Amino acid sequence: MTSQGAGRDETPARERGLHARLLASLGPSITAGEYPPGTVLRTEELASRYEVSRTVAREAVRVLESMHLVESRRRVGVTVLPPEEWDVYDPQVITWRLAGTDRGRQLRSLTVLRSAVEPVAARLAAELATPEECAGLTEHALGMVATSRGQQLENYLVHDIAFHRTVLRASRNEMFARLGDVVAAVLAGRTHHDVMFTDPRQEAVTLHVNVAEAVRERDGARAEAAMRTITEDAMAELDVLAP
Amino acid sequence: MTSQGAGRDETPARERGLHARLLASLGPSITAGEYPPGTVLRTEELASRYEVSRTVAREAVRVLESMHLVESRRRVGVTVLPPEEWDVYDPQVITWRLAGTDRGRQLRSLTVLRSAVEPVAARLAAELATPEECAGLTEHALGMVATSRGQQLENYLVHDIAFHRTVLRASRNEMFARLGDVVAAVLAGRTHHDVMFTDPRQEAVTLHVNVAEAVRERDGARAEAAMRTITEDAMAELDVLAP
DNA sequence: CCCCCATTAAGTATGACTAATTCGTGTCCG
DNA sequence: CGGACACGAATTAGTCATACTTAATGGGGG
Repeated sequence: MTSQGAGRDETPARERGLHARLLASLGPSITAGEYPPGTVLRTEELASRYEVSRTVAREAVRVLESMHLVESRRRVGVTVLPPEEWDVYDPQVITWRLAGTDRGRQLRSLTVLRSAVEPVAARLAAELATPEECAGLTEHALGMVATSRGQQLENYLVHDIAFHRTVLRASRNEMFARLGDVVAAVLAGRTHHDVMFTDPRQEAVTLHVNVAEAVRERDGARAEAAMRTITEDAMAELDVLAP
Repeated sequence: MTSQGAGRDETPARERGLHARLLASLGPSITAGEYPPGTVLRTEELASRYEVSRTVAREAVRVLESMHLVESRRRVGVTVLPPEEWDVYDPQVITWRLAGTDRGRQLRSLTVLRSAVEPVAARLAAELATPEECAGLTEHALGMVATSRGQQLENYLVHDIAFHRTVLRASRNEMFARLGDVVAAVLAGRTHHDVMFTDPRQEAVTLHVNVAEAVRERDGARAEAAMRTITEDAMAELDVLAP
């Protein structure tokens, strides 16, 4: 009795739920361009290929369709859509693209988005931040200072992420706040994936301190300017690493 | 007899596909706060209430779950999540919220987002726009001038939307480009829903012409400044209409 | 050249079964 | 006597197989 395949898993990440596993396999494949736009998949084929029921395959396709990664039409099948159609703000799609071959382009898009959003968020934060948020900002800025030397990149990253998240949340704009996860992913990617063996630049650290100060002093213009420099540095850094 | 129910209709839009109809009913209900966070739905109950099979109900729930509007857990049911969890960038969610009771807040969030993104997009467009896009920009700006007097609001709107869409596309940033639909929805909402019986302000029209000129002359700073004034005007207008 | 019909794949429905999680109950130990 | 832990029953989502319906598409016949 060779009960084969009972535990052989094709997909590296084992999400819970069969449909989630299928999604975690199909989504990255599509965003990576493994199935070029126009490629037609059939749910029945997917079901047999992944050894799941048609029900499960259909549910995964439904989710992909809601992300505009595919389009399902009768008598035709499930057609892969071109990247222009994709919901590029969907956190799931962003994650998939950051993990795949599209990583560079995705990182560039997100960094430009940051350069637009974060300065404005900083200005709003200066107007609207609660005392607790001001304190948090200062705390994390000082944390960045403390961990900016001596190869403490992981600890530095924690403060960096928390700092930007607090600014975005303090802007009191739900759409800005939602970008916290995205910024976290970008910052984490820079530390973990890209070349960043050296300590952070002291200028960057100082700028974060400046933002915290400006917010505390309700100086919107200064907070915006400092944050703008931070995001411009991030873009410049990206151009140096991958021109 | 135009018996137009203001909220009595269970399935306002006849989407094709049962699951789409269920989604079109559940989604707006949730985003409108009709089911407060923590409310527990059961797929079986949904199936019987909407007279569809569990298969259909499950697919709709899957999509809602992918938007983080609900969370599905065994032995518990389908729990409605708080607004902070929602994928507020999902075009579907945006549409639902703009159509429901959350309209004001949603419009405000989106206008702030515009004020961050569009100026930066205008600067990038000045650097990267193709000759065709420059021509399109000029054409639509002139179209706005031509339709800015004499109660031609609908025609004006068409040019306004096309103008902003072109700027966002010309920025060569996929995430900016994706906001074209959102901006279109905001502009259309301003014309159709809000009080806007009077002709557009001539200053606004001139500013659009300025942006087009600046982009054509590759003057990023001027394009950004003009667009920033446009979006600031939009925010001011919102404050006047709904303080 | 157009219309009709056969084909195909998605969409829907149903029933049976699995699995995970919660909650209540009962027992054992302190 | 009381609390903590463990076990089991109940509940609900998850999975599967199958049969049937619907709508496009493409080809064949008039």
